[in-house]
Amino acid sequence: MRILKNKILTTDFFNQATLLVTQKLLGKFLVRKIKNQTISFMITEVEGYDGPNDLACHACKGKTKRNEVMFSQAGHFYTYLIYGMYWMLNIVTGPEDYPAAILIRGTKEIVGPGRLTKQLKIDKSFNNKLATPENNLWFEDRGIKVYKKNILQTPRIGVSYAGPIWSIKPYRFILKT
DNA sequence: ACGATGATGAAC
DNA sequence: TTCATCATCGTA
Repeated sequence: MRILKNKILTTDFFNQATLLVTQKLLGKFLVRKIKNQTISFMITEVEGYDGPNDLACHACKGKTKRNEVMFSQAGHFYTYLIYGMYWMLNIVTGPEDYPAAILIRGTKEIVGPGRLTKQLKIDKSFNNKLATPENNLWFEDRGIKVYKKNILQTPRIGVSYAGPIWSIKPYRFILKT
């Protein structure tokens, strides 16, 4: 009998074309360790924010203190506060100096980006941290095969400010369950 | 349908 | 220094 080892996703995985990684994240697991409890969630909803030309991407107007982590090496977390209440969890993708990231919007267990971070106790302390077990928050491939026919592709949520072209780009991917 | 609630960045 | 804007959610 073959023993499948859960593979931790590192910089190599995230340092690929953002939209490719975005789709590949479906069916992967977000793992969170709090004290001695380790809990994991299967990712089912994500959105890609891809580079300086993407007007929905926070970094499209250049580097600022808030978004500077998007320009760093792939595999870092980008967290920020929205609506004065909710932390958004993103994972940086692509090569250094190319600002891109993926917003984790939902899992099989918890749907909604704000709910997810609330329940997993994710806040600004994760910003700029690498996705590793040492930082108590990371991603794993557990060998789940995702078929294209089970992926739903739609425009991103809440980005009407990005204009007629970029607000309707179908960069949101949902895994049908 | 709307209010909560505060960081951000751009205008002044 | 002020102000509109937000990658949302829970309560109606």
